[in-house]
Amino acid sequence: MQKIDTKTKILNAAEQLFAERGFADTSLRLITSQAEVNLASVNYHFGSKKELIQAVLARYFDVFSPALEASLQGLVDNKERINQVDVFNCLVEPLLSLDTFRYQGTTIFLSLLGRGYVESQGHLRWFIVTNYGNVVAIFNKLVRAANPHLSKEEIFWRLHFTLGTVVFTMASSKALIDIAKADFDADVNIEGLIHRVIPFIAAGVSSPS
Amino acid sequence: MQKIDTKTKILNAAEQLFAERGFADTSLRLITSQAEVNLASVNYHFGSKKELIQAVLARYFDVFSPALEASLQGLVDNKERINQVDVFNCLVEPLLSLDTFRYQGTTIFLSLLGRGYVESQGHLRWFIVTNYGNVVAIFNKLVRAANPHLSKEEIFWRLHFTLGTVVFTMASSKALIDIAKADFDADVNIEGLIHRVIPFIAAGVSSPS
DNA sequence: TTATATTTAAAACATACGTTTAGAAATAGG
DNA sequence: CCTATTTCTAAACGTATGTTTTAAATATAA
Repeated sequence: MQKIDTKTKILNAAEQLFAERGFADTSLRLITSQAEVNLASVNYHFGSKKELIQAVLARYFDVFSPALEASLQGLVDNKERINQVDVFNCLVEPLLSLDTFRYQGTTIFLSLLGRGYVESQGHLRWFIVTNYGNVVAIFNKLVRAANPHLSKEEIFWRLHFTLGTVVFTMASSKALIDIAKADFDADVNIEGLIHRVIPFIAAGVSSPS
Repeated sequence: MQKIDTKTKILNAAEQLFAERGFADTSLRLITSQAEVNLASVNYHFGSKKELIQAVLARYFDVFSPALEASLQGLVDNKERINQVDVFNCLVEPLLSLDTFRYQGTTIFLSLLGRGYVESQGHLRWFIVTNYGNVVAIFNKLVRAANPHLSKEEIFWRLHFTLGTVVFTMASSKALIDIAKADFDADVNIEGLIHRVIPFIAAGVSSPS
């Protein structure tokens, strides 16, 4: 049994609680008691709660971002004709691989993304674009290539519609999955949800204007 | 100049702040100072912060819900063949009329809806279904009629995807419209945005499974 | 081993929150 | 006009939060 250092223990507990309850509703005392570390260690290792949140997000983006970049590059190399579903499918493997990176990593990451977008009033958007802007740019370029019939402006709007779909769904995925289980006796997991949402957004993005 | 009573002053200030900053990040002190009323009056008139939130939501739903019901009923009466775009178009007029009901009412209502869904962990859903369940049921029935090729479960998910698209877009509409103005020199307003999003979500909902 | 730096620990700090209280002020009814 | 009810106000309460402090414990390195 290897020893986990305090910093990691805090990150592990924090990401779980942030994803479940949001950032504002998760106190440092809750995090540190769950992590079984001293309260003061958060400020010692991370400086503040805000920086802890960024560290939690960064740990995922540092894995997800290169994986997505590679996935998109693979599409560029192997296809000369790119369609919308292919582009969105590039997201699947990088997203699902987060589940091996950490237990329920996919759910946690997408929940954090959703919560961050609605709770942080634009701060997360800035954080992503400044730190991982190159992947965003590649993604944009591929969407444009897949939809030559659409104007730049139309694509701008539709990608934001898409972001809303994904982010909102994932932020409330736990609640939605519980409802689905109760109402339809259906066993849904994150992977199923991702494969369910891709046709939806692909149809939306590529619909005639 | 007519005198506005304290209860209404609180509701007006609260809905604005809740929509902009979320429920958790909006303190009663911020609300009452904005409304220029005493702090204690919130508890006096509404009992608690939780009940204030419900009152804010109820004030919108009490206007929106009958309007939507009438709009949907009009569709049932005048068409025997119902398609998805028609169903979503029923939302337009009731939503836009909120802007005359109150300044920026459409944006506020949709923001509250989005925030409530992610922040209240299912409480808002319960609130809507128990208080305005009949409209939800009619809407569901029409969507099913417009998409006989889709299962109940598939429709459940796609309607939640739709909710995410709309709610996220409208919650951040101010920022998005500013970006669009800068990048495309395009003049967009809420009405234009709604008409832009409907083809998107209609294509998503009615896409083959 | 000893000196130095890093990490942990308990406690307190300052602030902000939702709520309650007690009494003043305003309003309404007879 | 007087009383009774409603509404408003200032202050305080208890609790919870993020953060800082001080010192002890632990690890590191010479």
